[in-house]
Amino acid sequence: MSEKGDAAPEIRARPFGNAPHGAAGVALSAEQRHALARIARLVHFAHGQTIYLQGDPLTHVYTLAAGVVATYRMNDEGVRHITALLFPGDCFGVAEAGRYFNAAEAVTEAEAWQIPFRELAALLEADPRLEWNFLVKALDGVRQAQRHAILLDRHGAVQRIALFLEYLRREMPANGGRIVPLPMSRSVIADYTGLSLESVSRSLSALRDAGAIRMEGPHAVEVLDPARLREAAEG
Amino acid sequence: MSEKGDAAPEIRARPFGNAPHGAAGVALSAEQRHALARIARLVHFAHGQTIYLQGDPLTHVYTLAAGVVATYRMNDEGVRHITALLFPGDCFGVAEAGRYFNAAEAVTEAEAWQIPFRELAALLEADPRLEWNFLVKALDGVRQAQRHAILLDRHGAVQRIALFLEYLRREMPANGGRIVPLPMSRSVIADYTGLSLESVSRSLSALRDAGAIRMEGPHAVEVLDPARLREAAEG
DNA sequence: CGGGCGGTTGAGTCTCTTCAACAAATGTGG
DNA sequence: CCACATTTGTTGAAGAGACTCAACCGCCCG
Repeated sequence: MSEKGDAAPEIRARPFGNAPHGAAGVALSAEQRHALARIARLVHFAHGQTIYLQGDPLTHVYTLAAGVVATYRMNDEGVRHITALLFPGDCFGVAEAGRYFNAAEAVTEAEAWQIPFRELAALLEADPRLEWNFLVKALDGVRQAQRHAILLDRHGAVQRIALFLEYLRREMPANGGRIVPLPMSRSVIADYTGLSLESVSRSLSALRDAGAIRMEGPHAVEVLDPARLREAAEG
Repeated sequence: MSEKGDAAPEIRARPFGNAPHGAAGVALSAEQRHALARIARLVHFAHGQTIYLQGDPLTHVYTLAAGVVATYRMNDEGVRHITALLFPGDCFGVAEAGRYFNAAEAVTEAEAWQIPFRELAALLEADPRLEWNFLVKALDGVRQAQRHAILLDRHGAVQRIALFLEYLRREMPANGGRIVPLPMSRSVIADYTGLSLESVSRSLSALRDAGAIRMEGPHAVEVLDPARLREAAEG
């Protein structure tokens, strides 16, 4: 915890266009971060803590500073579907008609900038450049959700898990990408990949037995053979 | 074809907040539509025509005026995954780093407003209210993609198809919602729901045999028993 | 030290996919 | 206007894979 993101909110997103305003495209300027910091409050969440529930009235939008957060929806019969996993620099708090569209929960201990929605809307109306950055981030969320849907479309369990590991490797680079941390339970992986938690376990074992990865305890894997992992992800 | 959307582009989206600027939240103002019309061009696409391919350089963004468009990505081994079905009032042309993230294809004969991206970006920078509307629409796309992921998470084939029908009923209201048009081939439904096209056909037959729907030819269904359909969608 | 939680592994059932044949609809050329 | 070819949609039978139920193991915490 307590990384450099403490000073002011930061947003991280792949650019949409090549060089939209001639700017770098993604990160906020110092002034923008300062403007956000004036209306935002840094909030701490414990492991497993619920941040808001689906259907709650929209009050704040969040940008994650540290830790991992999951947003989820309940599958009319109590089955939890995780719609997104969020990492530092990501935003959450998507709403529809003034109510949160998902529930949000801290997967690990986490810190997030809590931004009052009304004040944010006013700020965006006054600063089109800042608003552009949020638009780019929203479109980043579209791509992310579509990638997730593609993962769910994979029929093989091993393919989904392999793809999930590659996804995590992009999002959480550690040790030059060889070590992939799994800072969540098997149940969370299951609810994100649409598999039963037994299938998650079996698929990880299968990738281990195939020599693609090595388990570094239950919450980290070392990628031994990236080519084989990619091959397993394709099918 | 040739509906009222001809005069100028229109955008349709559920609002994000309750009443963001005190405005209606979603539709464009007459001035905004006019401003867009000045830089946009209304383009016609034939049934099945490719609009752009995944990876093509980003040149235009589109808002659909009439017809149905699908965006899709190829599943490294030639398997097509449809990421979204688009209806009049929807936008497409999502890009990453200056290249289209999906391919786009006209599912039916279609008309779309073709907006040069650079000019749109300039316009948005000058008009924060318009930019807000695009932000709201982008967040609408996030929700839509998440709903799609939830559909793919349903394990039963019948559940997915029932949910797909309810989805179409919301998007394409016809005859007061009793008749649901299916203006696409079984193959498109299969690629959107992640099923084989045989399973699509079987699931529709199962819903028919269960008395939930009645087939009105291959490209329309009448919902006989909405409660039973919803029940089938849940499981 | 004991209990509970999270994770792994095993056996049987169910269902979706695949392969295949068939029927219906569409469109073309004579 | 009809015959035919091609595409699109439906239905059937067999196989593969994930889910469920269940037992077992390791670990953390009380």
